[in-house]
Amino acid sequence: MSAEDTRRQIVEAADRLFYERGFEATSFADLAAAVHLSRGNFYYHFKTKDDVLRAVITHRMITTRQMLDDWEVRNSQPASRIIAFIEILIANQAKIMAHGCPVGTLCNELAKLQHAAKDDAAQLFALFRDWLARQFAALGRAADADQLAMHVLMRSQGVATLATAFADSAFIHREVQSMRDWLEMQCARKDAV
Amino acid sequence: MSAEDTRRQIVEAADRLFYERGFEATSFADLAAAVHLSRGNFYYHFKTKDDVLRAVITHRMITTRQMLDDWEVRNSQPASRIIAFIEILIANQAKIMAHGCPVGTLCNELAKLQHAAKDDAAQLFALFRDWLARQFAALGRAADADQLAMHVLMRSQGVATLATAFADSAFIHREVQSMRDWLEMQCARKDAV
DNA sequence: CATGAATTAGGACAATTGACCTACGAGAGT
DNA sequence: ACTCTCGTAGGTCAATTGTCCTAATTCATG
Repeated sequence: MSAEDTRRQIVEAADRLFYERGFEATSFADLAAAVHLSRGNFYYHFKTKDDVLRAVITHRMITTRQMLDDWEVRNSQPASRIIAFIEILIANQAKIMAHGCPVGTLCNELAKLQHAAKDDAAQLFALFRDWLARQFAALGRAADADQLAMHVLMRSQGVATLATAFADSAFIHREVQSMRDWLEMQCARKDAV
Repeated sequence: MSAEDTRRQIVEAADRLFYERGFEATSFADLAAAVHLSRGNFYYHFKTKDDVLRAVITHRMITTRQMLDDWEVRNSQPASRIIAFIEILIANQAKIMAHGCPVGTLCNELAKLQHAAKDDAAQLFALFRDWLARQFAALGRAADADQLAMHVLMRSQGVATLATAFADSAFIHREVQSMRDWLEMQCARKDAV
């Protein structure tokens, strides 16, 4: 197997483990075991744990961009695209109830650790923020597009956090419906602003 | 100094450190140093780190109850009480931007660690949830009081998470105002439901 | 087959972790 | 003055951490 393949496998395993257990709680040994490598061999591919973290964040940036592009291709209407974003709360509800939002929990952890990569992690949020803002602008709400984007992002984060604490599927569905209703109201106001 | 005083000092220091750095990232040595005790002496007061965590959660339950009681005494109107809750986002904005919500981030961390105390931490959320629900019931919304309470809790959590990621004070103020507007709308609907 | 670069394995390293033990000292009550 | 309890200090313990090194193995190419 090429070093590039191994490296990608490591990043994907680290991505999953950092999400499920957290960055700090995942050890070098955990990562090596997850891809069936000796610790020594692991070191050949990544010198430090922070290197792995940086690679994971970069990897998430790429896959997130792909996901956003995909939503844009699959939905011609901006409103439908925003709904696609909202509905990941339902599609990923099992994982969210177990481990929270991958982006939100990583940002929180790195903020507490005052880790150098915390701003890089926040860029993952910025990706969603800018994408959502573009959709709201396309809806004719260019003036407050960023504020609307932050509002949607805020609600999805709040739902994720409470879903983790209470493991309540009905709550998720209710709040997702509430976000759909809110979005419809914003669409109706598109010319009024 | 009595053992009880020392114990209380430990719990208060642990409360602060668990919030600022996270539970796992705070070591026995950190805790002992924070209250100027040797590690051996620290062991006299708390046998395990989990014991400290349980004491911190219990301590937070007590102080949270006191805070909620205080809001109830200081505000005769249920709506004013809910606003008092909402406005902790502004009062504590500096800490929230640095370390997030104390309850939300602790629940997230313990969920990832699959820690035995994760349900105890969620009880802190339940405290706010039930208190908010009582206020909404007093507003004449007994039928959906719990759902409204969860909605308010959800929004405050979302604001806290994004505030940590983006360190944006204007965003906090904007969303707090939006919550005040939402609350006023709910109050107007008190008889219509 | 031979060479050499790429990849792997298996440790070693100091530092830190949570946990535990024993000995010392201060001070109240007799 | 004596004891006895409470609180403290310092050190030990195995286990684990992130990091690093070196020797072996693979494998394509000459």
